[in-house]
Formats: sequence, structure tokens, C-alpha cells
Amino acid sequence: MFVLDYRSKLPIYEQLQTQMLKLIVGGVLKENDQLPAVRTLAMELGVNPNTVQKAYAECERVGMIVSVTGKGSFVSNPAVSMQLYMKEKFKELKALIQESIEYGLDPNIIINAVTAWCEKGEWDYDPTQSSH
Amino acid sequence: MFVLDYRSKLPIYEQLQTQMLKLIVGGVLKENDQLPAVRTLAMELGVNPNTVQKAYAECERVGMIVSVTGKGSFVSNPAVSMQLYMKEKFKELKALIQESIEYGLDPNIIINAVTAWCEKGEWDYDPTQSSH
DNA sequence: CTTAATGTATTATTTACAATAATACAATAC
DNA sequence: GTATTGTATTATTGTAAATAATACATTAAG
Repeated sequence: MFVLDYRSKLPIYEQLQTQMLKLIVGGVLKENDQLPAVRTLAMELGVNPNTVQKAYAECERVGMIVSVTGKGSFVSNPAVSMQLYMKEKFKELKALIQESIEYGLDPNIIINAVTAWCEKGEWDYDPTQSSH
Repeated sequence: MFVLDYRSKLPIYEQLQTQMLKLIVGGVLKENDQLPAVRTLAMELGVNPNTVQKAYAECERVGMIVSVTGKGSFVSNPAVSMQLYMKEKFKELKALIQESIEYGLDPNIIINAVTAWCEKGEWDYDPTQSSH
């Protein structure tokens, strides 16, 4: 369910948190689904239980899951995660676009590219190629 | 000219490289402008010369600057940096949007947001607020 | 030619932090 | 009461960035 990239600069616990968010937002993990026990997941992934614990703790802190000693960890309302995800993505998107324009990218070219990608599904569209 | 964030996860040499790119693309640094000497900049920033050297070396590798032993380091053709910058930003933009859609964000909401931001300059526009 | 300033290279050390290891404690289910 | 679960603590290890200290190479200036 979780896949790690050991070459990544991102710490394992952050990778787990990010994947948890995507699993919930993507509907793979549904409300009240029980997550693997800390020790179990650590064993499966071949990492230390403390690393999984850190990921779970952070997921709980932001409201993605709920952990109860003796019972286990469970997915909380996916709407919370979806809201987190949207906020995060739109924040990234806005920052990226704002900076790009600040440094000289043409706003119209950006709109054209985003439209081609989003509306027409033309993922091959490359605004850096003059032919467009 | 360069400002460091020691709390950042990004290594100092990467911060320097990113800022160099923006300074060139933003026109602050023009073609053939001489950059501060490795030792000078290191002194100014309070970091080790090796760290600055690493940043300069990477900037030269991608064609942003040219370094000559005994003479110094100089800004090369800004068009090269602009191309690098555009490629990089559009790559980030596409990846971000692709993932967002994959995890359920409405393409139309994305287009609306980008249009509001880019075309109308409505940087207050927040697609996560229902009123829009 | 000598000197100073520049970029470049090398080796070792330090530092920061993620990750591991080994336990212990706490709450719940059976 | 035992097992399973989450949580907490302390110490250790591993890794990569950053530092430290030099040395070398090229260029400009005199």
C-alpha cells in the first residue's frame, strides 16, 4: 500500500504522510478504515517502528487519521483530507504562477497551457515550443 | 544580493543557484556582469568558500555563468537562463496540475483560478472558498 | 618575473537530522 | 491476564551538507 523511495531527499516519514493523504483523497482508504499497526507497517516496509509512528502522529495532528492506544489507527473523515489537499495544491499553484509571472513568463501563455492541459487533455502541449 | 534561509531544507548551494537564476532572469544580473569572487561572496554570506564554489560550479554546468580561473565568474547569455527557467516552471506547473486532477480536483476550477490570477490579476481569488 | 587575485581540487572534520535500536509505559480487546 | 495496539524515552548509527585547511592553476598588474 505504501511505497518508499530511499533515493529521495524527502524523509521516509514525510513520504508516508504524503502517500497517506493521497490514499485517502483518492478513495483507496475510506472513513474508519483501520490502518496497519505501527509495528506491522514498519515490518512490511522494512523500516523502524519509530519512523512509522512519526508519520502516523503527523497525520493525526492534521486530522487525517485518529489513533487510539490499544485499538489502532483509523481514517477520519476524508473531507478533512480533501480540504487539506486542495488548500495545499492551490497554494502551491498560486505561488508557482505568481513567481513565474514575476520573473517574466507571459500570463497568456500560462493560461493557454493550463487550458490545453485541463480542458482539452492535451498533456503533450508544450508552451516552450514555438510551434504552438 | 543573495539572501540565505538557514531554516530551509534546501542546501545553501541550491539556494544560491536558484537565486542566481532569478537574478539573471529578472534582469538584475546582465550579460557579462562579473559575479563576486568565490571567497568574497563566502565572506559576505558567512559561509564556507567551498559552498559558494559548489553553487558556482553548478550554475556553470547548466550554462548560466562562465568561470575562468584568474579572471572571475561572469553571467552568460541570459536567454539561456530564461529558457532554463521557463522549462523548469512549466514542468513544475504541469506536474502539479496533473497530480491535482488525478486526485480529484475539478479541472474547471483550476482553469477558473488560473484565469482569475493571470488574466484579471485577482490574486485574492481563492478557489477553496465556496463563494466563487 | 613577481605578486596578488582569481577559480579549482583534495582531504579530513564537524554538524544536523533522519533513521535505527532497545525498551518501557498505557490503553484496549478478548 | 494476556496480547495487541499506540505512545514515549534514551542512546546510537548513518548520511549528506557544511566547514576547515591547504594546495594548485591561471590571469592581470606592476
